[in-house]
Amino acid sequence: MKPKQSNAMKTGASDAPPQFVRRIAVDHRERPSEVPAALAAHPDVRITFDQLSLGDYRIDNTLIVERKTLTDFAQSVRDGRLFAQASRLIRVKRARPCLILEGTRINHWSAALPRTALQGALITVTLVFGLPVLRSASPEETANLILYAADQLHRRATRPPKRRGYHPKGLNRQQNFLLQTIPEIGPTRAQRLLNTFGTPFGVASATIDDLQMVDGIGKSAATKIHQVFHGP
Amino acid sequence: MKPKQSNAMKTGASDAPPQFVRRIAVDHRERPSEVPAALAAHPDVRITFDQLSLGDYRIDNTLIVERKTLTDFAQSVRDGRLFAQASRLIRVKRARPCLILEGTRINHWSAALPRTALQGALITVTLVFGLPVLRSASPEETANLILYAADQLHRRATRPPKRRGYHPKGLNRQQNFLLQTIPEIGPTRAQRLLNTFGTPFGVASATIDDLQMVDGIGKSAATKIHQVFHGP
DNA sequence: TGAGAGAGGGTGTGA
DNA sequence: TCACACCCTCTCTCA
Ligand SMILES: [Mg+2]
Ligand SMILES: [Mg+2]
Repeated sequence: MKPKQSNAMKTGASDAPPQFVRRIAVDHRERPSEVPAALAAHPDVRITFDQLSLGDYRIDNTLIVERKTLTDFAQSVRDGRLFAQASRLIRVKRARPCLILEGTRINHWSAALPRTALQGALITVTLVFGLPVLRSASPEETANLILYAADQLHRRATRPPKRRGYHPKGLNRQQNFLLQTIPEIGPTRAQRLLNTFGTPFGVASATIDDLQMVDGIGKSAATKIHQVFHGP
Repeated sequence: MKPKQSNAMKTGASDAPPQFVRRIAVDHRERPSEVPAALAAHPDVRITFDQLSLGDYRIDNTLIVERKTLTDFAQSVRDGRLFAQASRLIRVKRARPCLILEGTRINHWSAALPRTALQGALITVTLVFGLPVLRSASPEETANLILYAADQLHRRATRPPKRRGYHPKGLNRQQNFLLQTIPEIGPTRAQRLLNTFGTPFGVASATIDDLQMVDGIGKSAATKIHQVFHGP
């Protein structure tokens, strides 16, 4: 919209002055959108148009962004293109893929899916495919997101060595955690088991009947415990 | 609880009749929220309040949900709790972790961060930490998201892409995770231990010398293992 | 035969 | 999820 003062943009991307020029390859199909202009309005950003085989924006092998307006998104859900694309994106090595969903239901009302369909698709993409999804309200915000994300990821790569903390967890806590990996066993039941049988070995040695004598452990949990320790 | 909503059936979660009862463990700190009631309003859903060591909603080996209202989220960004929590969530092995951000700026105006700060935090959480984030407009929608997500994940044999190490399935997987809670034991050594001793009980019964015969297990690891199972 | 050093691998941490 | 520092383990060498 207003590609002038860089300082006017309040995004962290420009707040923290970028150390060096960020080169962004933009798919030529994105040319008609307002995002490239918004990107170029930032200082230290150089964009080049290119034909990208995957994604719409690429920043030096750290970030690949697929941008979709709500309308695009709805369309790609309907024709099933979305999931194919998502699965190609997550397969990319060496770079973090990411989907930016641009727009609100207000300005994309015509193409909007029912909200539940939208959410359903988002769940599949995010949770099942594991593809990170960000939402943006406008092309300008999309540009800011891209830059901020690129900076974050880049910072990770160029980071001074850091101190490693070590955490000597107490033994009891350790044992408690071990038992908690058993389904239906949380901190409370884990502790009760330890109180009753003394150690994880004690728990492991108990019979299903023994186990059921513990307060809060029923047949189901007792069976599970025994099964995890001894197999079916 | 107030299971009066019958109109709550608008989600895909209930559109496709669930195959079996979904048991959801809810952290007791979520009791005051409206989400549990919204969950319970669904057919075939049984919720139990429990103390969860991590996350707010847990559907057995499938999904762990951390729910945050916008207000919570803003707070946790400010005090830095967010990233610590995210990194704990991302390391959960038993199930797929996920953050649901509930609310809009409209009804959480008071606590809202500047939009850029919100986006910045979301970028870090999603892109850098790789934690899936979903957004919800209301407690009811949160409930729908949880159920739909659980169904999706359960349905898909497709496990989300590889984590480091071996990826066994079923019971063996649980046994593997159990052993991984021991210091110095990761996926690789856990699997070797299981291959050698058959079950966690077998491992627990082994002497320190027995343990050291496993490839990759030395004196230090053997001692730790024995100690966790038997105490000092 | 035992000690010690060095390499490689695995784990755990931070982001 | 990814990258990598650290430390355990194993092997090889030399006494
Ligand atoms: Mg596109
Ligand atoms: Mg919470």
